[in-house]
Order: sequence, then C-alpha cells, then structure tokens
Amino acid sequence: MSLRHALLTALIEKPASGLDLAKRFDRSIGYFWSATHQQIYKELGRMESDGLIESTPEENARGVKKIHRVLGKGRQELKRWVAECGEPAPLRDPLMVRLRAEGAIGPAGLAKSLQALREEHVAKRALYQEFEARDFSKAPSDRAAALRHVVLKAGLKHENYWIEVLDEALSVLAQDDD
Amino acid sequence: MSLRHALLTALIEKPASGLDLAKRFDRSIGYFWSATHQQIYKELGRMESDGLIESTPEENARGVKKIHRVLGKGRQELKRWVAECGEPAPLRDPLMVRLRAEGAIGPAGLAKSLQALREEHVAKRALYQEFEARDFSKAPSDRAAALRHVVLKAGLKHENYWIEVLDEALSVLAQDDD
DNA sequence: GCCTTTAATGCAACTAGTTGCAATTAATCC
DNA sequence: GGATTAATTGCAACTAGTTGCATTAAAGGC
Repeated sequence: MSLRHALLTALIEKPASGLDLAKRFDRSIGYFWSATHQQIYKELGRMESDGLIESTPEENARGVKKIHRVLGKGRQELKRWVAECGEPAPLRDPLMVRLRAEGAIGPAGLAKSLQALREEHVAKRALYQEFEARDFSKAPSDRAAALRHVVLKAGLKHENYWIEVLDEALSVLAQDDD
Repeated sequence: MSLRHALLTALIEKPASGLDLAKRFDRSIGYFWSATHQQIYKELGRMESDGLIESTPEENARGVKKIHRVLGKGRQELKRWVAECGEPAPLRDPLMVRLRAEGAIGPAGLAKSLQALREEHVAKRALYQEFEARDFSKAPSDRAAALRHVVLKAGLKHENYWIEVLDEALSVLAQDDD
C-alpha cells in the first residue's frame, strides 16, 4: 500500500490536483514509483473518505479541478508507515526469466530486444545525470535535500546495474549468432 | 504474465509437481521471480486447460501428486515470449518512497528498519556467493550454464546495489539522532 | 487400530494495478 | 458562434498477486 504514502508525500511537498499528481508521477516521482491517473484518482477518493486529505474545488480551471491537501491524520499515517518495518520486497524480474528461458530452450532472438532495453536505460541514466547536475551540484543544504539526493543516486545506480547486467547478457548471447 | 513463462522454464529444466515448483520458487528460482503455491496451482491449471502442459498422476505419493510436463505448444509459447519486445518494467520501490517521506515530514525513526533491511541483503549476498563458488567456480561449459551464471551475477549485483543505497541513506540519517 | 503430522492440492475473498473508455467544462480556432 | 481540442475527473472490467483457510491421503508413533 505504498501508492497512498507516495501520494501523501507528494501532497505534503506541494498540494495538487489529480492530474498534477499524474504528471509528477510521469516525471520526478516516476523514477521510484509509477502510477496511472486512474489509480491516482481512485486512491485520492479513498484517502479523502478515510479523512487523510481534503479537497477544495479550484475556480479558473477547465473541468472541475480539485486541489488536495494533507490533513493532520494524513501526516500521522505517513509518519507511522515510515517507521514501520519494511517488507523485503519480493523480487520479480521478467528479464531474468527471459534469460533462463533462453538457456532452457536455446537461441530465440533475445539479443535485439536486450539491445533496445539497454538504450532505454542509457537514456534514463543520462536524464538522471542532468537532474543531478541541475539540482545537486553543490552539497545539499538540508536533510530533505540530502535524502532526495540519495533517492536520485539510487536511481542512477539502478540504471547502471541494468546496463551492466544487459552488457553481460549480450556478451554471452553474442557468442553465437542468434 | 511472466509467472506462466517462469513455470514453463522451470518445467522444461525438470518436470515437477506443484509443490516441487513451490519449493524451487522458495530457493533458486525465487531469486529472480517469487510466487506462492496458490498462485502456482492456479496458473498450472490455466496452463493445462490452455494446452501448454500436461499432468500425470504420480503413484507412491501422499495426497494426489501430479507431475507436470511441458507440451510442444508450451515450448512454442515460451519461445514466442522470449523474443517479444520487453516492457521497461515499471519501477516501484517502497524504500525510495520512505526516504522521500522522511525528507518531507522530518525524522521518523527510519534508521532502525533500514539497518535490518541491510542485514537481510548482506545475508542474501553471502548466499549467492556460496552458490557461485559451488556452481560456477570453473568457466561454464555451455550456453545455458553461462546464462544461469549471468542471472546469478545479476542477483549479486542487485544485493550490492541495495547495500550501497542503504549505506548512503544510513549515513545521511546518522547526521542527526533519530 | 486410532491420532497426529506432513505432503499435496486447492478454493474464496481480497488488494493492487492495468486497460480502455466516457463525461464534463473551458479555451481556442476560424 | 459552432466545432474542435485540451484539461480534468472518473467508471467498469479485467489481470495479477496476497491471505487465510479447507481438503485429501499417506506415514509413522504408540
């Protein structure tokens, strides 16, 4: 149930409408938690009826825009969740399944799609490096910024992890023409 | 829909009953794809009615043990899936949400649970290192073994990634007593 | 021969996430 | 000023995964 807490965090950083949040989930927040707008609206609804947030309609907006703000109960719930012991997060990686499957049934033309994946990860890494240069070129001043930097660096490391793994896989696959 | 393909791969490597598979998912397979026995039985049932596998009842077994074997159609389906272009796998990491949340609401006693997580990852890394020493101390002879080694090395790298990230996070959190 | 344990399979109800589409309102084009 | 486009919210139906429990049958103690 982390979507709820990702939304609380995002709304504490800045109150926003559902669509604003969806946009933030496509960009900054998206590099550690992804969600579609349908999911977001559904969860915002539940959070409101659970008394964690409130919403006020915004004038000067198309449609019926609603701005959501976190209430005391929401802050409390977030604090509770942060401290609670974390699950070990069950690992599920389709790429590893693919590699093992290739091993079991023989050459099946994996290399091409790995190459494409690799390019995506290289692009993402470049994007994160831009973020880092823009937002963290100086030592962060406060704790919150330092933690945001840790999260961004984790994203970077994650992309590097992928690129290394893909390179190893590609070099094994290259030993035969697939 | 990778569970299906993880099961096909496992069954090609060696035909097995549902419980056998559940055990393998708790150990070797589990380090890249996890699944509970309920999920496994449900999926095996679907795969059988889709004609991808067959099952024969085993005598000399408690309960009504069934051994599952992959059929031609199953091999074909696996081959098709391996080659098809892979999704970029939407990232969802509760730890990163926690770190950002801590940043947003201030110290909430995260360090202790991060420390516990760190230990789990160190233990897992040690386990994988044992596997590596046992199964891959010599250069792998065939392609399938080489790919299994790549998968295992990915697991190792993954644990290292976690440990590094947790260490960075802990060092930021240590700057104040939480 | 009964009783407990263990191996094995499975159902039902739930939670989380995905996919595809619909409805409303405001801005903008021409 | 009517038609189109964009912003915004949302429903419904589906797939995947989780949690908790139920059933069957053999093995093994005593």
